[in-house]
Amino acid sequence: MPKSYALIDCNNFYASCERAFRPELRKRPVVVLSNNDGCIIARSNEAKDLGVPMGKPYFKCRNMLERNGVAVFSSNYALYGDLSARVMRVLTRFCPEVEIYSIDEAFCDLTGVPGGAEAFGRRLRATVFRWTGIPVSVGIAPTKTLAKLANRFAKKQPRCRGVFDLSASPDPDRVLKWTEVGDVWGIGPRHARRLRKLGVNNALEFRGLKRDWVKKRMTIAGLHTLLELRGWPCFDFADGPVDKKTIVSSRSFGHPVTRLDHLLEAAAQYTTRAAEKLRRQNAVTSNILVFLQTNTFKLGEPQHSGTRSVPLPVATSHTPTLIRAACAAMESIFKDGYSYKKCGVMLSGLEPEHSRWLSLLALPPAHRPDHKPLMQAVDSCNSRWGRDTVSFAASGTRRSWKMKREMMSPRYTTVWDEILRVTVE
DNA sequence: TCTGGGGTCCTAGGACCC
DNA sequence: TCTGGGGTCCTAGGACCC
Repeated sequence: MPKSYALIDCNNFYASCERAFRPELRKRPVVVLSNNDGCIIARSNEAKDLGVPMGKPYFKCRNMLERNGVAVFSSNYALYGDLSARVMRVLTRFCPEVEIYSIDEAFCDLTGVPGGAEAFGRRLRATVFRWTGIPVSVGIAPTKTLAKLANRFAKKQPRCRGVFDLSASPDPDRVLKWTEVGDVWGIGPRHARRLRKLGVNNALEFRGLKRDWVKKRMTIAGLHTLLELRGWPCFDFADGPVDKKTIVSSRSFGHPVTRLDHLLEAAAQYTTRAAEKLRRQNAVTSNILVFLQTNTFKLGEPQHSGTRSVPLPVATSHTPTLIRAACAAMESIFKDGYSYKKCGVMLSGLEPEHSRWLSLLALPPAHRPDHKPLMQAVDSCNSRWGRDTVSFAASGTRRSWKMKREMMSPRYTTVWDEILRVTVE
């Protein structure tokens, strides 16, 4: 029996999260900004209709947004992460198998659900909205790529009312023809441009290309996309979260940073964050890389960027050890006299904690201090009483370099002091 | 004044080994 | 004068995703 995949995708997710607790914004255009209030990364439909482009720097369209009465928010990941978890809980409650694909998307296996996939999808959509306040779209098809495509159709075609089952469609080719080639999952802007030059403008035309031709020009990844469009599944269902292979923590600064001591604080802070993520997946790292760069948009200013990768003699998740390595690396790439915009750390060579390689040169495990109880204590304090309840002195206390978030909404669902107040008169 | 952050996979080419 | 061949590992860069 052919599989039936559903892609459930939250509509304009961050904008919808901001609306969930502010019903008066329901008809107003809403946009959400990236970290540091830099670019526009989410738009409600009304904002899209105004022509507000995705990824546009905020300072370039600020006036236009004000003129049109657009509600603007800094990103509030505490809120989005929590609402995402609520949506995913509804899905896992009703679907036999769920693969969480991103903060706002999940694939569900609807093969053989009672009453048919489309009716099931409609009930799911209504329930998610009733229980979380987040509107979703549902696309159903025999492969993931086609489910993505069906989802897009469901979202854009009002007559679908949020749900579209491609496998039940009388004319699926028409839907493929309607889908521009660059909107196919797996075909990015680069390949789309090349394809259009060759007269391949939509998913139907792409599907008709020869396998060898596609493989030669778009590698095995392009071939998978082609086959999926023909209804042959190439992307399997992932069961359970997959461990990360690299962990990155980086940020742009709220203001240009010129001093080494501030960069060292930032490096220590990002290392702390990365190490927390590392321990959360019960892993250790054997390599830490530190980078910093000036503002590349400022063409007139002197530019410098540096990276330094530090192999660790023994793989670890001990924050102080990692901070020491990161700060030494930062000192070695810092050059005086520049205005820095951003820095970050990347952990790579990740291994499960219990099967790590040991170094011949390091102390044998029995003679090494056991850092684990300390890090566990730090993690549990921070998880119980909030991030940075216990922090490392190396990351500073004033943090003058930290990012800008001037229009952040309350963290309604994760901080008691910021819970929604309702007054009944 | 102000331009995000965090990932994955694939391939080509060089280093190195026998 | 003649200058192999095959394999593995690593890295950088490109392309894609959200």
